[in-house]
Amino acid sequence: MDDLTSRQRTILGLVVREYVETASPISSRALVENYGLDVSTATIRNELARLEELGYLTHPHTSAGRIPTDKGYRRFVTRLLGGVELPLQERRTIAHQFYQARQDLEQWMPLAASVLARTARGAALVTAPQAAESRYKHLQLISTQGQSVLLVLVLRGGVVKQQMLNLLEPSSQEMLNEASDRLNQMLNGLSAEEIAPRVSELPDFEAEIAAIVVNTMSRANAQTAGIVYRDGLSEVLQQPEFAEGEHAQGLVRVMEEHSFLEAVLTDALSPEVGSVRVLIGGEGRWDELQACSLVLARYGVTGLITGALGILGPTRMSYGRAISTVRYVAGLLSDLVYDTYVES
Amino acid sequence: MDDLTSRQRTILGLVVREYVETASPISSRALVENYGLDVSTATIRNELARLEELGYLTHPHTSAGRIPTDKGYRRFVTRLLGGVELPLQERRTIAHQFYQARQDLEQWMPLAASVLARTARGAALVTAPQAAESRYKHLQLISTQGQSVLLVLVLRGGVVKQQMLNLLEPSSQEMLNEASDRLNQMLNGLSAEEIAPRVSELPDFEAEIAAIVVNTMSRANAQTAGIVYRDGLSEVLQQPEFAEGEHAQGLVRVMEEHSFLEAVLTDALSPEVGSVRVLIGGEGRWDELQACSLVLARYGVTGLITGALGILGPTRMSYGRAISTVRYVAGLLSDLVYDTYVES
DNA sequence: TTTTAGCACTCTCACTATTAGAGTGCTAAA
DNA sequence: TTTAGCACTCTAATAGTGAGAGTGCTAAAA
Repeated sequence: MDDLTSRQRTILGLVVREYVETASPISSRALVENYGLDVSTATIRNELARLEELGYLTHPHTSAGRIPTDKGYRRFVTRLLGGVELPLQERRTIAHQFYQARQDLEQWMPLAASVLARTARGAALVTAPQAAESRYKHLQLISTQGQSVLLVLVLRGGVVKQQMLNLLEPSSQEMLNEASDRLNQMLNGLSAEEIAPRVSELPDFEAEIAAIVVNTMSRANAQTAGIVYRDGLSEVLQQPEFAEGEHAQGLVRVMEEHSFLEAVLTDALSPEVGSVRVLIGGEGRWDELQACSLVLARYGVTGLITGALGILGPTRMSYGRAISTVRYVAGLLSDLVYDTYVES
Repeated sequence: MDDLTSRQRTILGLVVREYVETASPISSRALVENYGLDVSTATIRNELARLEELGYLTHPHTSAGRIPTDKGYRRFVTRLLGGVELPLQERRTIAHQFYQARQDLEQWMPLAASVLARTARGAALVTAPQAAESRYKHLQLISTQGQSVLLVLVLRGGVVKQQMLNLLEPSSQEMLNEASDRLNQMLNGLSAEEIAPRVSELPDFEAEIAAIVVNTMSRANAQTAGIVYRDGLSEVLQQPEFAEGEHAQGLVRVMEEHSFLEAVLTDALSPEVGSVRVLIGGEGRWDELQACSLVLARYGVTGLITGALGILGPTRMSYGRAISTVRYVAGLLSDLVYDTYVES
């Protein structure tokens, strides 16, 4: 495993850190001067050449300093992952914000996105939590006009679905209430699969509704998964690597294109809540992410209800910050989700 | 009003159209050749000079062709606004998509954004419809664990609000059902203002809930208004005017920053559903929109429930397309909203 | 064997000319 | 009022130059 001397490791670390901060190639002189190393620049140059041979660093051109390669970042991140934590002060601020929003479900996702973006200084992505299995909780039918009816379906865990119906014949609000009362009694706690076989046993009108309920419940997961909360895109675009429109466009497309995001999330992120995953430079598989890195985590309760969140930034991002922020926010969201959804 | 000769008007129109298409300054020769005018380039040059004097056109530099000024676009748009309509074929396609999604409330907004972006070839913005006045329809209390309770509040018009509660003491699902039944009977159809004075008359537990209902209802509007659906940003960034990161960043910030968007929408758009508003180059008031134009409309039912939608693009955008698309989609959404919300 | 000083070499970046071409504005004639 | 003709201006592309930064290598020192 350890093909590097301790000094080489130090130097690699310094190059990454310095490059992340300054965004311009690092010379041997800069390293010696800024970090008070007690060797000469020539020695550093030899080590840099060695690190380049091993694939951890590159040259933009002959007479420029070194910049890390994806492999260099990867090594840096692997060494770092365990340790870092956000400063207490920032953790407090974040925890406080979540505490204030704890009762307002609809604010969780945008808040998480905003906190991630600001703290990790990247573009934040957060998907709504998605239940592994939907169970019926409550139904409400609201007559609109004529044959149109609004169906509001509450699932266990508090997910709410709305759907319009066009009934075959008009019906009063009283009739609707009676029907929903009966259905609520009969279907409470059941899953879509359990409801399906009973549909045929129900009287006409209620069967019609129940069929729609089954349909809606089956689609519930796919739909919730599609919603992605975003924040901080414009800040990331200020980074020098996106000064030319071309790269910027790639980044924006990644943030905007649902299908792509979902592919990355499902592919790169295991269904277990816990560890933070880092995807550097598209990792060969995602061309659109060439100059970008993603720091991802899953939050929620494994096997019951989970969502994903992450930070998108240039490869030259502050991985320490990003990783610790993602881990911390994922933890907070997991707590909220646990308190709200589990056993409800 | 008409300080322009008919030929000058024609030429102004041609310059705008040609510039919108080619994105590069238009020379007198290009006009004569592409549109088969039977005058010489010298004559055109004289007319162009006159149009420039009047403020409708400019010069990027001495030996370049003409490009329209904001005033030029403004005149072009004013002349055009009444007439244009989307080709039947496109109207059909769009209508079909909305027809298929008519029953799925949650899809309306993203669909509208997607259709707008694709058809008008700009960045689309759509806000959810917002009721002028919230009226109580139905309440559901769902016990989670311990003192935590999930409150689901359905308002007239089908708006659904979720909220977590921490009760002073634990209570069973049966107790919650009884309380919500009583509240549902008592509060049906009332507004926040009407409920507020009655809160003190209620028994302890129900008063606690009712107070929260009043609170939630009062905040309902502000919250719904904050949600903005977006689409098509990455396509717009491909336009040559955003090749340099700087302008691109401005555009992204406009799309991302809630507060700014809301300011523009409320300021530029009257509360009446109907006409399409065009904001060219920020119109002096919005520096961030310098190189951009906005085509906006309000949809829904005036005075009852409305939302806003629009297209954001470079000043050099196809106003005809944008205006007709915005008008058409606003119409479709208004119909959907009318059918669903009114008299419910 | 490792470190270091010294130096040649390479490549970028910022400046400066230079030139071809596009397009205008103006003048004077039709 | 229109038009031909032409001088004039400005851009964009290309090439050349020199300073500066930073490296790689060699040979001596530790």
